[in-house]
Amino acid sequence: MLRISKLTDYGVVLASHLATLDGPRSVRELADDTAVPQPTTAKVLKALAKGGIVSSTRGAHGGYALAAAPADINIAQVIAALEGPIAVTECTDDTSDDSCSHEDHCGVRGNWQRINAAVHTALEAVSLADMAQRAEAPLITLSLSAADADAARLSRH
Amino acid sequence: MLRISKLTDYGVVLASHLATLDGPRSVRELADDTAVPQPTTAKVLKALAKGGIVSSTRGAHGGYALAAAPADINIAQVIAALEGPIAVTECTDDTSDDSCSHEDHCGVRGNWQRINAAVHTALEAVSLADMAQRAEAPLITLSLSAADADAARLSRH
DNA sequence: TACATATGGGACCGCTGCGGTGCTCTTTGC
DNA sequence: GCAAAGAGCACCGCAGCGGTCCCATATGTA
Repeated sequence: MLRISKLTDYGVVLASHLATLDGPRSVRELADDTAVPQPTTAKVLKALAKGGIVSSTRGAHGGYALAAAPADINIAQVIAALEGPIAVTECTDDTSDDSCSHEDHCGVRGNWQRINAAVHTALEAVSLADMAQRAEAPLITLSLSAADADAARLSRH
Repeated sequence: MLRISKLTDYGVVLASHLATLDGPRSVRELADDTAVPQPTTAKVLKALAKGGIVSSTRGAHGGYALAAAPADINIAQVIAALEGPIAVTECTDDTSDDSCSHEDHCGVRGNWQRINAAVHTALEAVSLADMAQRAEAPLITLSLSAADADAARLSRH
């Protein structure tokens, strides 16, 4: 599956929706617009505010707005704000202590880190501005480095 | 997090280890070699066998071996065998019914599918042969398609 | 044939974290 | 002072993860 959580998905939807607006909007408005349940919307936006993705205004006529231009916020940042640092496996998570008991036998750790970096780069490459529009052209294309590309291609056919 | 499960991680480690061997090995041997608990090793290998990643031999002197050459099996296949089809979000999962209640308001679905495809491609590009060796050179590099690359770069700086 | 050695296929269980809800406190505009 | 809004926290049901165990079945060997 390699799935992000539903809350994170909501976060991306909400942030993308905010990218299409100019001023701050209340939780009620945003929940109505995106069809995300109101309490859940509030929870997600709180997390996004804590992560610096959106800025909040308290009090009457308050609400949430993007903390930066839509083009300056990418999907990796939104995911990080809601789920913590992106790490495909535990041993690619830099924030955890390095005590992987399998490290001696593992031998695949370095490769996981590279895969993780590739995924992270893919998510970094997509901004909220990209998500906000119903893009028709592919957002990302992958290319292998020369030597490995040949090896991979040959190995698969 | 965007994390794969521990069991899947074990599966990759076990499959990568099998890639360095020639003949079939028993669960006991593989568990000893990789420091993965024996019952868990058995569980993971059963799933891999079901998914066609490894072939099993029952009875005395039986065990598990890769079902194909290490270069012909990629990480995406291993993950799929253990976690089902790779889908970053629920609505990118082709196997589920299309009844996404937010589809009308969502507008980001197409973009998620592209991100999902990029991640999938990244995982497909790495074979067990790649994982088996402690590679020093980067396995994958990402490049954006021309137009979007410029847009993304400009948008971030 | 009997037995030891394997995997196959379940059932089972504790626990974490997800998804969701509700409450109270604080801030702010009118 | 009051109403509107977010901040912060606590809480809950539950699915799925990680891990273990048991029994059925297959197979080489004495």
